[in-house]
Amino acid sequence: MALSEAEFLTGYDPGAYDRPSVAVDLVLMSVIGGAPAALLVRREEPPFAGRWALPGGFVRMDEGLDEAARRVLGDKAHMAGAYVEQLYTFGAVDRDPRTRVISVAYFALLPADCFAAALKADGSLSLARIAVPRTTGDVAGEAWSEDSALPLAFDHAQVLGLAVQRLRGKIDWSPVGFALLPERFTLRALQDVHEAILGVPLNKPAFRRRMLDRGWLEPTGERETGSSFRPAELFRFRSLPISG
Amino acid sequence: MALSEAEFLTGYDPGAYDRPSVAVDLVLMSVIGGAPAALLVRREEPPFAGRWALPGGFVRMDEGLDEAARRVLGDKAHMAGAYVEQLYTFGAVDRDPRTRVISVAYFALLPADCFAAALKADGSLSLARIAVPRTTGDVAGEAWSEDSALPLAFDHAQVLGLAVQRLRGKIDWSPVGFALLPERFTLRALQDVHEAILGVPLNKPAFRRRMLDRGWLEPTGERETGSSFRPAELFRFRSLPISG
DNA sequence: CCAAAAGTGTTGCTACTACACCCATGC
DNA sequence: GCATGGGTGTAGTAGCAACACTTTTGG
Repeated sequence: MALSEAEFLTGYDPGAYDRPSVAVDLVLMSVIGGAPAALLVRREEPPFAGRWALPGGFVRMDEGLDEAARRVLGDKAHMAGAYVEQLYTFGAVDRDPRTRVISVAYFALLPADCFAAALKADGSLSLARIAVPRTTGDVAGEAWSEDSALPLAFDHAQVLGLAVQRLRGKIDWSPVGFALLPERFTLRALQDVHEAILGVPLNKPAFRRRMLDRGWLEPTGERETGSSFRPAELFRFRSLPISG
Repeated sequence: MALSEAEFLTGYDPGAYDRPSVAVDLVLMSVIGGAPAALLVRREEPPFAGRWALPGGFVRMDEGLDEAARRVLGDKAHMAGAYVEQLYTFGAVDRDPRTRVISVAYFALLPADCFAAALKADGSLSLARIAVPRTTGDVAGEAWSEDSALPLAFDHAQVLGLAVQRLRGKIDWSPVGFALLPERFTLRALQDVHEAILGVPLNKPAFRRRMLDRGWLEPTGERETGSSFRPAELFRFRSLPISG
């Protein structure tokens, strides 16, 4: 006979039962070379030794979930300022063969250049290109390094897939895309980011105007340098014009 | 010095540390009398004795999160078929004064008539009208019974607010709204549901055509009965015409 | 001048809104 | 007939996609 919810909430003694471990896992995303990419860690020990996993850590008793995610993020260099958002909580019974671990997944968006320092400092890190089929039903993602698929640990393929899906759903109407670019950027660079996330080519003039009409962009007077053709204007993300 | 994520994932012994309790809390939503409503439980014991809380329960070691949510839902009568979706995970350190409890919030959508049986069977249940300001920044919700505000326990005001926000964001493009109606319904009833969730009046002809053009509705030949004016046609939700 | 990419003007489509109007039913 | 709400026809508008076009740079 199931207990009523009132009994559960008021009469339950949590100390008397086994409790699961709770972890945070981070999808550190960027767009590199025209494709969405995420940072992965090579696991050296079982379970899933030799496979690749999302960076993560267990939640301590004295920190909140967001705090834990920020802490794990802070372990990497140059990533403290990233955009971070809770993604989903994965809690299948057997997702970790050792013990019951419930994982709260977060994703963080970073400009491409933020990964260089972290990769140099730690050889167990890898930058993986994420491939996610455009079919809406499937949520599984795949990770690729150069030409070879990286085998993923735990249910992290699902987490990767969901991160890309969430981003696809938000990038059209929310300014999250700017978190993937440096402070100043060209409209071409912004379009490349959108195309990489959405996985489809976009019409250049339409994209330009859509972005400019939104009022999110502030033209700096400056122009791109180093090109052998007409230099593009650099824009800046104007935080919130009306601020909701 | 912070441990690297590799150390955390591979070298951490979860048995050696304290673990938080993990619960699921359910926002059982419907639209009653032209306003969004949710089912609340009156707490009889501290903490928050006398205040109202979302029905919930601790996650057992041998069940997944979705499974736990379904189990808590199943404690109520006539609610097994509801649409259920994970909402957000709340993990502030002091959200429960007794001990560290991380709560995975779910929301479930039910037709209005599903609440009647549950309310009759259990006197500690109450149906609360949810009020959420339309300002986008704020996420706090309020619960009202008739004319009096119900004081909520824990961070459940925030959970209620987020549930309505999530529904507002989805109802325009996803067929979730049909889960709030019985199997057959009139277009007027569907519009009432949308207006209640969004909190704004909608144009009738525009709404009609928008819904019919989507291809989600299947006309049953039948008509509403009991009205003293022209009876409206009853429609049925056509599951997935193309199925993505 | 040429190549290449930045940036603009114009057209047309689609989705949606607003308003006006007709239709069916019970009293 | 008349009140009431169901249902339809007809503009008008905003956002966006497609295409052709001009502009600006380095070589």
